[in-house]
Amino acid sequence: MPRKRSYSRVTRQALTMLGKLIRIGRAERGLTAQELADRAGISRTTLSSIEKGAPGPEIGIVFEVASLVGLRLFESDERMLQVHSSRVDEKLTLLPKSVRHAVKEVDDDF
Amino acid sequence: MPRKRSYSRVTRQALTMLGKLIRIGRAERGLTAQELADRAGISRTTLSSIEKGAPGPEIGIVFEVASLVGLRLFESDERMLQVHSSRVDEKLTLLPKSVRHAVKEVDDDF
DNA sequence: TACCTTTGTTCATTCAAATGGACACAGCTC
DNA sequence: GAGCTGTGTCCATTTGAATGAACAAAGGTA
Repeated sequence: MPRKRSYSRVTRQALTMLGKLIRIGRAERGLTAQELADRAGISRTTLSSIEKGAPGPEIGIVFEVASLVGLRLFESDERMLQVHSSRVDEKLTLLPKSVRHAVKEVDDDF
Repeated sequence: MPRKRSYSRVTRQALTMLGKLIRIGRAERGLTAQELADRAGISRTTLSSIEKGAPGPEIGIVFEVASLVGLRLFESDERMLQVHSSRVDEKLTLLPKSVRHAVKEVDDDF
């Protein structure tokens, strides 16, 4: 099956935003594209598409680049955890192990 | 050239964290892995590795899934902009168009 | 000004991400 | 308990991301 993808506006915005923040971070640190690419172990071409906000690059690479220029993402909590107001692992273990759906209507007989 | 990659601890942590948040978000919305995968237009296998925090998946897909379960990433600013305390595009245009390095020492002759 | 570094972009090749089918098993539901 | 549903994982195949070289153009520097 063909593999054409579509992305929501929110996603595209987030990608563009992240790309710009990386670009700014790189400039603030006085790094050329080549230098940052080398440090991240990727090619300048890939870094370019990351800064452009392309959806294709691997998330690991993007996060690596982001951290290299000093961006804080989900750094083991802080912001994200405050937002979700509880510890993640705790929440995870309390969760049912699988999502089960009602077989029919639960009780809709009047 | 071979393409083996290494990721910093921060990156791996961020990936794991994001994966867990997605998993929690999915559970809270009562979605099965298959359902969420369908909505995102990806396979259940890929969703699985995303929730595991694998570095390989495309960032566009991960962000799409994240937004589908209600996670806020860089939603055109809010947190991130507060953190960086200024508007991004403004900062971008003020930046020098290219990073130039000093040819030698600027003035180191004593 | 001329020079040279940085960047944006294209392109063919390489290689791993994404797929989908399969299977075992955990864990709800009755 | 039996039965079914959701999940984790494997694997062969497909397809697109990552690469690196190349070139033009923009933009600092002398």
